[in-house]
Amino acid sequence: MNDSALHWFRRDLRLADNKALSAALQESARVHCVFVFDTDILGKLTRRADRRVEFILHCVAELADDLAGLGGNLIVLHGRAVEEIPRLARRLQAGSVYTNRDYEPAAIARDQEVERALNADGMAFYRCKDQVVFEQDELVSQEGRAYTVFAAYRNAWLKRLPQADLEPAPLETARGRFARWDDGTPPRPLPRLQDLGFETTNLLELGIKPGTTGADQTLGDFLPRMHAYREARDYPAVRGVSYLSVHLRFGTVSVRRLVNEALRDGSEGARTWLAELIWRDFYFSILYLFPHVVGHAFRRDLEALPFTNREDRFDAWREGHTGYPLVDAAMRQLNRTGYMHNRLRMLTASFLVKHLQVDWRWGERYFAEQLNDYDLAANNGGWQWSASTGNDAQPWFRIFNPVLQSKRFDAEGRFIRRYVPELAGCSDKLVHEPWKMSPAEQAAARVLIGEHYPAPVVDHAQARQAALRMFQGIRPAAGSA
DNA sequence: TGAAATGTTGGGGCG
DNA sequence: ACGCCCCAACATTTC
Repeated sequence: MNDSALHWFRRDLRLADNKALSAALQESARVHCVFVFDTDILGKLTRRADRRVEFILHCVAELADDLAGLGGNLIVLHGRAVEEIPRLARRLQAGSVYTNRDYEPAAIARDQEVERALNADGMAFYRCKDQVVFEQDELVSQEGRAYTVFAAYRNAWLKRLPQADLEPAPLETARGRFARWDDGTPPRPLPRLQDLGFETTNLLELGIKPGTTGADQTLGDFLPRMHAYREARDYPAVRGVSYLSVHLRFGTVSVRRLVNEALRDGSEGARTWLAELIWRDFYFSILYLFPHVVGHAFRRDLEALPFTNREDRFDAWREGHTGYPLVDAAMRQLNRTGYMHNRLRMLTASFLVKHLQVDWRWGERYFAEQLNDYDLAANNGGWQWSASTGNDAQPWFRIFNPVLQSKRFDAEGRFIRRYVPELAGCSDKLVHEPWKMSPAEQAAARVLIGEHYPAPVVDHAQARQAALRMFQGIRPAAGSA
């Protein structure tokens, strides 16, 4: 048993059911804990007011409190993780460093660099499976190949589930197991947002509760609704989904706990929700096994689509001024809150790529900037699914009709009215297509189309035809999927 | 985890 | 009574 180890928190901001932390506690007499505000990551963020940095800071503060309660402390650093981690490990004379595995190409490269530095100094670096139930090499087809079709992957995942380790990783709670770092200098307070170069956001006003307490509360709210998930999940005006994505993203709840809750519930709703967790594993595996999806179409034959990439259309989409009410409501929800309902992610993505003929990477990047729950694997997978460039994507000729989707999933226009208040006075029928209002109806609804709310940036029927031509153009021989 | 175009059927109005 | 047409309603195919 090593004398002391270092656990490096990244996207696993909890003590409970944390595989790498648990391993460190089992194999070392004393465990130090560190979180690094990594300037290699923060430096890429484009906005100074970023809800995610604030979310993380709250989580880190809570982690520090929780560790203090167990007699330890959380070392919080601000710098390049590839330098800070080996330097800290040397100073602590840690025998080994533990962390939970990350599947993104940049993170893999970072971890390899850290590993080289640690090994050079005779320290071990352990990466544990924690984020997912099954990793990329655990589920393979009969021929030993990776699954690229979700239905087959899900079947294999479910078949293998009984052998999955879903036991909560034990947390060694005895006082004294967590080490306190005393380097002789006064203890440093946690950095403030300003120290990190960021500004306060509306995160807390929005009712988003960070930390494991926030995760517990969000999960507790969802459990009684889980059985209704299948029926309720498609309606953005309804509280039908779990809202746990941001907590899964930052690891304030473990995926194992969520799987256990779904299995315990056992309802049809729970099974549908479990499938969403399986999608998550699936996209982590796809990203790991096919890293070219970062920046490139999974389907290489659809790499060179002739997008028109008109800036004015992209701006209209980003700002929620396309003239299609549900699309605009969704984009304004994203801009204001950092959240977007999944059905609306599909709708807005389809609209950008197919109606507006803007490169899916532009939309992917915008979502990456805005989403509180942004995750490279899931976001890339979702965009490539919508753009029809992905593995097991929707067929290229499948094009959402933004008006029909609106009538179907927001029939009374409740969601639209919440985020596009200028349409509040429209009838339930015409709120989905306000450009069809007569001048008298516009006056009665107190909204003039083209003045208070834009006319459609593109005509649906024409845009649909243009999209079909765009896809047909680069694969004339095939003609169909 | 669509939608539109096209095809088919059957009831009812009507000469 | 009968045939014809219209057109919902539903089914199939096409993108």
